[in-house]
Amino acid sequence: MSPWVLHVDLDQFLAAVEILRNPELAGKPVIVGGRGDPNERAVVSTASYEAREFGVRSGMALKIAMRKCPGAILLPVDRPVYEAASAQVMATLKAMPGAVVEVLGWDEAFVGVDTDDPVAYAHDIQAAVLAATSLHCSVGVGDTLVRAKVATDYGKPRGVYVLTADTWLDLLGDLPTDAVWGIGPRIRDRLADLGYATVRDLAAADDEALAAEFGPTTGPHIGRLGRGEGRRTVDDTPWVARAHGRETTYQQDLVGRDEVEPALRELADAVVEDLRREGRACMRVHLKIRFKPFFTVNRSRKLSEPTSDPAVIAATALALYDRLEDDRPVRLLGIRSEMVPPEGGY
DNA sequence: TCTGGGGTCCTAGGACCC
DNA sequence: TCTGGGGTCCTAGGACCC
Repeated sequence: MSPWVLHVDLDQFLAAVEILRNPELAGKPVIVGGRGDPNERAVVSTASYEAREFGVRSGMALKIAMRKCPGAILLPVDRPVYEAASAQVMATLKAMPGAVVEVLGWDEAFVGVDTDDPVAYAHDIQAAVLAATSLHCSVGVGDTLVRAKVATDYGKPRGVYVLTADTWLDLLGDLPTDAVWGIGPRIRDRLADLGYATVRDLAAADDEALAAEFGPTTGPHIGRLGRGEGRRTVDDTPWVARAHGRETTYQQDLVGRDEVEPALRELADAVVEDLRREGRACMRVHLKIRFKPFFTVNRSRKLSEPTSDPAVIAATALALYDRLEDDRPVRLLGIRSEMVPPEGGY
């Protein structure tokens, strides 16, 4: 028996759930995003495999997606339904013998297990999830969390893929560094400037050079990612949120303080709903603004004392806006409230 | 051409204190 | 007159993820 990490990822999750409640959608190009209005400022949350064949990807603007795939069926995001399906999937994983489950999002989780045959266990997971929910998933098997996570993509759809220290560089060595989970386009470009273009280059990089560029913690961390190293143990400690936020993209840009102020009040009210539900107070307010020429600003302020009063949160956000002294049209506003940590910390 | 909404974590640098 | 080194707290902002 040895310890393994499995990464379970539902296939085309939102689209699959929509197909379950409307079987006529099966085999058709389905796009889930926004409020289901193709003319709205919104993005694709999930596209079915049929829609992906037209080049539709999650994160893509709906307008562009519908242009690429004019015949697609566009559906609004229906959170409660996906949350319920997700809960069923996670409960199924937690019921697997010997499983330690770390939930990553609606549609994915790490499963830690001691076994001689992780591939058979992965197939057992797929069968159990299918039986309980009629949903298909892919499973990555690895000796670290990073390797399991990266493996899943190679198992999609409905497959199982094993990736360990022995096969890491064979599979990824020649790829650009952002093929690794945790390395995005910015880090990839900075690494390339340093002479580390591929995962193989990064795997051989020395910590000192990486620390000099990215800092003493992040530098060596990036090096470990390049080697597929890092955490090996799945942690099922229940999640405690650090913050809650609400943001809105306005279909028509807000112009001037007079339009910004009521919008901030609405966001503050919504944020406070989350605080009340958890019974925790806000200790720091973050304001996020996206201006019309596409760029984003974040500002934050610590409160003199914790509060759950929406008026205080709105006023703090407005003060942060005023301090910007920038009256360009606003297309997105967000307020995030950092909460007082629970007794004993996180 | 068009780019959501929900999060987490890390770092740089200034203010302030001893 | 010149001016150390360490520490903490705070804000701004970068980067990543689903």
